[in-house]
Amino acid sequence: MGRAVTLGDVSRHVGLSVATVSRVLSGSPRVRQATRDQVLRAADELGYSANLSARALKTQRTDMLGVVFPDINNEFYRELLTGINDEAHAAGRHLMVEFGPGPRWQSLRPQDYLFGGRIDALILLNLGLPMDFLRDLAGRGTPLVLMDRPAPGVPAATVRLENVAGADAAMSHLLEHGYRRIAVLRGPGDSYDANERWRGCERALRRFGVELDHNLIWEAGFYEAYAYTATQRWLADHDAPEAILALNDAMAIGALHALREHGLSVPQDVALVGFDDVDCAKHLGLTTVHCPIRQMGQAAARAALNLMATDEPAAFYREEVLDTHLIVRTSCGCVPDDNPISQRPPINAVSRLEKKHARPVRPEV
Amino acid sequence: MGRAVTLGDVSRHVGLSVATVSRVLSGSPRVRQATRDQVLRAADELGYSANLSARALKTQRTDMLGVVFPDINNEFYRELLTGINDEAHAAGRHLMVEFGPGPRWQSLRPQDYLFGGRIDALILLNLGLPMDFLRDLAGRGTPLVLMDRPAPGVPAATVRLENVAGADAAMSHLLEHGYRRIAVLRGPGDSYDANERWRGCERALRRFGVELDHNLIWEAGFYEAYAYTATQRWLADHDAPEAILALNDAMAIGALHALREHGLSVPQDVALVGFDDVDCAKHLGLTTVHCPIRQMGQAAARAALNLMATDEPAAFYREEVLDTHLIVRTSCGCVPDDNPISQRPPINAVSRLEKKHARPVRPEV
DNA sequence: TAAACTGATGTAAACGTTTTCACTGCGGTT
DNA sequence: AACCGCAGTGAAAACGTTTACATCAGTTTA
Repeated sequence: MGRAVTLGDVSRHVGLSVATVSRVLSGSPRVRQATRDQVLRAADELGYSANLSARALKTQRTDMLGVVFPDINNEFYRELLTGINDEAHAAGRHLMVEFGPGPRWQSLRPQDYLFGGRIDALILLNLGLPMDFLRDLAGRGTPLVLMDRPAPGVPAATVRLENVAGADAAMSHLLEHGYRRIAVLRGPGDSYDANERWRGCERALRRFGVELDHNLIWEAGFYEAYAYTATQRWLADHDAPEAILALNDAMAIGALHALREHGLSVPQDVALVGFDDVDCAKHLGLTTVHCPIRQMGQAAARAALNLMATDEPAAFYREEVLDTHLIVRTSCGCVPDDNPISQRPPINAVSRLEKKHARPVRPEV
Repeated sequence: MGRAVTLGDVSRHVGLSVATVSRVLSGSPRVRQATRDQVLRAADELGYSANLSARALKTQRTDMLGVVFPDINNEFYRELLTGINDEAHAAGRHLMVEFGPGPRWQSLRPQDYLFGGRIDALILLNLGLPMDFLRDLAGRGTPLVLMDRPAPGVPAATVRLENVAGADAAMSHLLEHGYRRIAVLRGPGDSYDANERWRGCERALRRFGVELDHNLIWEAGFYEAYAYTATQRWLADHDAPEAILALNDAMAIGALHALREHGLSVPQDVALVGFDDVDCAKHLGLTTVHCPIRQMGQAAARAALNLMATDEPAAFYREEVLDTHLIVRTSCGCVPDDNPISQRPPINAVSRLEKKHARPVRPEV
């Protein structure tokens, strides 16, 4: 139950000054070998472990990277986090993560994002913060890395996805299938990502000479539930489109549920394509745009570490853009040859109508 | 770029002592209103934010909860984390999370789990740590909460799931379906969870008078890949069982993929039941045992906060067990009436044989 | 042999807080 | 008039480190 063992305890135990003990423990060369051994033995014996608050206070370094996310219940962010964590660990750094509740973060001042000085660098996920806010934040001496949204004029490194090309590829694929009445489930207009992805769609449509039907652009929050209602509402009094391009996978899943409830099959009745390639997409057979999310996290962490190590002003405006590409599975109507797992429907359950009142039976093997 | 604003800066700015400024900022009543206003204005103007390392050093409190996980790429743990986070936030605390790489943590000493004194309490997920290790850890003055595994004799609060009853329910359900040749995909023998869940299976089998076939007990790591190979290997030279009970959802998904590759449908050819009720289970229509994972996280955080506030020795041995229950979807062969979304297969893609060489066509709406 | 260097250690200041204690006026009791 | 209490404030110590500087013994060098 006692309080933690300090340097003082160790020094008293071996009859040396705290300075010497500190030197041993931080690997300074200016110590006799015998002394070193003696100190290490004592430290081990007493179960010493450095007080990192004290160290941080003195050295002004914490070996921590701060990460702020809107939400952890989102596979995209979690995968990103894994990437950041991997890279941070490899460099002997640890993470200080703060995930949502998003709105709360919006009401904070720049300095509140700095974890009270407990971090050496900050990685931010697009939280919809205004540019001058970011500029203020970036000017406070803690290196800043932004993900997903470029911030011109802000001295912060940026890492983001090639959203335009990805969306273009997805839309082009549907157009090559021959579909023309294609609904687009796009994210909110104030999201940079959402706008970029939509730009990709537009580009493909223009290239194919398809004129766009504004009724088929469904704007919704980037979450399953919103997409579900949006699709639901449309289907209530319109014919289903030939295809739906959802600009993230969560929305694709929402649309899928709505389609099912209207008795529509994917891809026979309506083709469906997503964006992100979250884990579940593989199991569902969802054709989607693969994003190297984990690598993006790693890149962000590397950028942060790099910023901590350099004074080079150019580094503070570096921008890294990661490639995306389409993964063809079954939901678009293709039956690809190169991905055996997704060639079949996930669970071939009997339909409700056929078996509603049937008793469970032992199936033949 | 400058260094952060300190109390000293603020005090100099207003011509008062740091003591007074500190008092204002920590809400002490012994300050004149005029002074208070003046200080707050100055602090705001200068963008002051307290150095938490210094505060922690002085007060010996950090308002941080430490959490150690084997792995973040696991929906079970992530959901748990969300619960912990919610509860911690509600109490004005923050989290310091360390996830994997598991094996690295195994090689650390007890004091290395304490985040260098940067946490006020520690929540541990079963990392396979030996009892005397836990006892040492618990004796170091930082309140300890263990999840998933009771640790008799260790002064730590425990929160875990009712695994036995859950597994019993799942197995019973399959037995009520009439299945008798039921394979069990169980977790590793050194996992407490795995053993508990297996005990539940045994109990149900015994109650139904079914004698167990040791060939049908497949032991594998709690991950998709292991379950996939285990199932794969069995199907290579045996008849498929009538049903598979996977003792976590990741394993169920692994088994599902293996079954598909052997051309077997779920549930027509083989029934499948999982355990955990991860998010994806809903989309897949997987019948599984629902675990209140988030609530478990909340309970753990509450236990930690409680331990920090009390000296009551009994609290340090408190054990909380959360209920589980079966969620019936389609994968077991039932077609439940109460869950419209899961009554249909996730994506009704055409089978490979039918359409392999077909050109994409515009489907009729 | 004195001066200069070297290697090992100790001393003490500093990092930014919080908090105990002491001090100063000042109004109200005896 | 001497006393007390009290509200408001400041001085200073402490938390556990790291590190520049001082010390000191034992070399080496001139």
